[in-house]
Amino acid sequence: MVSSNNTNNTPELNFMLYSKSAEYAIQALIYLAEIKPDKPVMISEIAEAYNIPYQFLAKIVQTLVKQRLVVATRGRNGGINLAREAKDIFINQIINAVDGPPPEKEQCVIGLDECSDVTPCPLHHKWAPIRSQIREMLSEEHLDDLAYRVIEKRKLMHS
Amino acid sequence: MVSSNNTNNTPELNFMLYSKSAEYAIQALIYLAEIKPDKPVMISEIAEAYNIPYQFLAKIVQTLVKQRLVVATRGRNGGINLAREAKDIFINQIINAVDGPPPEKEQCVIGLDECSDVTPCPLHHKWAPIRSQIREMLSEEHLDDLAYRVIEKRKLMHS
DNA sequence: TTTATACAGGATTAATTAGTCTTGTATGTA
DNA sequence: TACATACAAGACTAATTAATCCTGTATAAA
Repeated sequence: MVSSNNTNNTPELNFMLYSKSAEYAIQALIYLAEIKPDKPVMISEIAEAYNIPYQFLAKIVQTLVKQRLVVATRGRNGGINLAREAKDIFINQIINAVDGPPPEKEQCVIGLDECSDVTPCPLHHKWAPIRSQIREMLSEEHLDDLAYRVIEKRKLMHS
Repeated sequence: MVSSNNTNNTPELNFMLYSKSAEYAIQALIYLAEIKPDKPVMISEIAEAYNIPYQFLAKIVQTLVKQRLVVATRGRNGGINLAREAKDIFINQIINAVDGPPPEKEQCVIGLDECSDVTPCPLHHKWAPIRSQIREMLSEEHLDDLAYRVIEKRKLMHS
């Protein structure tokens, strides 16, 4: 999340590209891509590994199953797996699955109505290209890459 | 805000750089910069002009006064004015005033702990430069520029 | 076939953010 | 001085997002 009304104290601001739910979803799928399991992985294992509230993650996984990013196996020895190869799952697909698709018409940052290339909002010329970069980043990164880098990072941290 | 949990329906996702309160604050200050008033402008006038809930804006203005971006004049004929020249008020100052300052340590997009140039999160090399561009954009744009462009836009729309 | 296990899913609660209400206080003007 | 006006401020309500609870259903193994 970004922020808070903060009518006089001082929390913190950060840019938000997606919801907490989507963040958890991305983390969970990175975990799956990372360990390349040959059998289903329990949601509880993932939740523990990444410190995600178990029940909440279970809820999010239901969505991921419905959106066919994940397949679930029920019953004893059950768990979840990626529905397709890690290199074929991109971050924006995860985000869209959880948060819903991006808006039809791009929104103005300033919040003034009617913002387009023709009638731009006062920040349009600076914001539009940055927004494109973000969308590009999210649509180019796939789980295989991300998992690889997580593993690399671990090596760095433990050396 | 960005999104929603959306456990199966389909709202919309958008990148969030700051809270709704900060957005209203920016709009209100643009209004002041735009009309360059020689006397105080009533909060109700601004609220009406930009369709901001009056009471809510009044609350936000209190913060802006405390943070010395705005000076308020009470009583009859009262209202608010920019505390300094429009060219000396930058968007990030408004955002920081309302949402609080940015975090000491930049956060990882993915939400995995420990993210820096040395131990980067898997999206770090792509996200870090984009984030810099955003911070740069917000710290370079001042109210005078924005107000000018709003006026230009109006001309475009009514021609 | 019984049982333990693991996902499915609706209902509920908690936390945060957004917005409203009501009263107080300062101030210009009649 | 009286009064209307406009910001100040705290308490309260509403909406959204995050998280939890509890029961159901599928399934592998004893």
